[in-house]
Amino acid sequence: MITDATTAASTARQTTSDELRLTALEQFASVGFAGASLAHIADVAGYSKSSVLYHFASKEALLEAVLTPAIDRLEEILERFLATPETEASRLRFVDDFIDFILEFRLELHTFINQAQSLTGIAVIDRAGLLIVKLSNAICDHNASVEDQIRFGMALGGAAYTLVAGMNFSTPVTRPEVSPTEVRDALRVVIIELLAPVSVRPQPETWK
Amino acid sequence: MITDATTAASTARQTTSDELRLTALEQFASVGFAGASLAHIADVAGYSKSSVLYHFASKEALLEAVLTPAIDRLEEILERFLATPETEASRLRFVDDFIDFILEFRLELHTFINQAQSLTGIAVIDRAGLLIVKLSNAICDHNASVEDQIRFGMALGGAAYTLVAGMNFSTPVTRPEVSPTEVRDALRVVIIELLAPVSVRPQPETWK
DNA sequence: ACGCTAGTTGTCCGATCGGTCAGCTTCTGC
DNA sequence: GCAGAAGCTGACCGATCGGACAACTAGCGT
Repeated sequence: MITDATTAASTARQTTSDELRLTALEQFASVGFAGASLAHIADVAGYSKSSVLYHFASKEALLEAVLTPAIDRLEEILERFLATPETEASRLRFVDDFIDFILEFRLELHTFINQAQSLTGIAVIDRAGLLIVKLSNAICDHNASVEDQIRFGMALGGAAYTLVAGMNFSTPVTRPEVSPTEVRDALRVVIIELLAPVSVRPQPETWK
Repeated sequence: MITDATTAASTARQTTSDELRLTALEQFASVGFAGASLAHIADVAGYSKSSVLYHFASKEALLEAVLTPAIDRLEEILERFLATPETEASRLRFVDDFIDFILEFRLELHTFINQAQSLTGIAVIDRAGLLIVKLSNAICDHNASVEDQIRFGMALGGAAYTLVAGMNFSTPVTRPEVSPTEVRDALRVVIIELLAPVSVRPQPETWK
C-alpha cells in the first residue's frame, strides 16, 4: 500500500498526531478530562500510552492541542464581528458564523463548556474563558440586562448540550435519519430567536 | 450549643449523610464524577474517606443518593403535567414547575446533563435518561419536529449551563449583586419563549 | 457494670493514574 | 555502510484511586 505524504492535499492527511487528537477529543467530550486516561485514549486509537506522550508532552498539552483550533476559530469570528460597525446585517452574519463554528467544533465546545470551571490554570482554557466573556459583552453589552446574558448563555450551553448529548437519546427509537441541514436550519431559527436584539425581538402577547 | 434532633422541623437538620451528600454534589458538578475522589470529598466535608464509605456503600451509591431527590421531583412534575389535559394554562404551569425544578436542583441537573452519557448503567442515571425522553415527548411529541426537539434541548442544557457555569465568569468584574428573582424572571421569559407551542409562537419578520 | 449498636478512623490492598526512560525498528542523507 | 533522527513500545516509578477491614469511641437499654 502506497500512501504518499506529498499528495496529501486530496484527502485529509491522517497523521498519528491527528488520530490521537481526534480520539482524545472524543474521550474528553464523553467522559471528561479527568475521566479520560491516556492509556484508554491510546488503546482506542490503536497506539500505546508511550506513543501519546511522545507526540504530546503531557496530558494537559494534549488537551491544549485538541482545543486550540476551535479557540482560534472562535477568536477569528469575534474579531470579524468587532471589526465592522454593528448593524442587523452584521449581527446576522455573526450568528451564521457562530452556528458554523458550533456545528464544526461541537465536541470541542462541549468539552470546554462543561469543564472550564475545573480546568482553570491551563492556558487554552483561560484563553477560551476570556474569549467567551468578550463574546458575551460584544453581543449584549450595550444594555447589559440579565436577560440578555441568560439568552447568550442559553444559546451557548444549550447548543453544546443539544448537539452532543441531547440528540443522542432524545429519540432513541424513532430515528428517521434526521438530515444535518434540517438540524442546522432549526438551530439557526432558535439561536436567532435567542440572540436577536431587543429592537426586533417579538413579544408574545399570549403566554405571558 | 443545643441542637435538638426532635425539633428538626424548624431549620433543616444537618446530618452527616446530608453534609456528605451536599459536598459530593458540589464536587460532582464541578470536577465530574470521575474527577471527584472520595478522599477529596471527605476532606472538604471534614470527614475521612472511611466515613463516606460507611454512609454510602460505594461511589456509585453516593451518586445515586445525590441525584435521586432531583429525579423524584422531576418525575412528579412530569406526572402532574400528563395527568391533566393539555391546555395553554397547564403547559404554562408546567413551565413554572420546570423552572422551580431547575433553580432548586441546578447542580443535580448540571451533573446529570453533562455526564449522563458516560455513566450509563448506573440505575439513577438510566432512570433520569428515560425521564428526559418522556419529558421531551410530552412537550413536543404531537408534531415531533426537529426544531421542537432542539428547543427542548436548548432549554434543558442551556439552563443547566447558564445557572452553574455560565453566570460564574460571564461577568467577572461587573458584579452588582444580581438578585435571584431577577434571574428567575429572565429565565422564565426565555424558557417560555423556547417552549411555547407553535400556535402561540411569534414569528419575527425582520431577522429571518 | 454490661453488651450492643452506630459512627468514625487508620491501615492496608490491588488496580490504575500520569510520566520517565532505555531500547527497538525504520527510514534518510552522506 | 552507517550515523542519526523519527516513531513507537514495554518496563518501570511514585502517587492516587475505590474499597475492605479491624479497632476505637460514645451512647443506650438492661
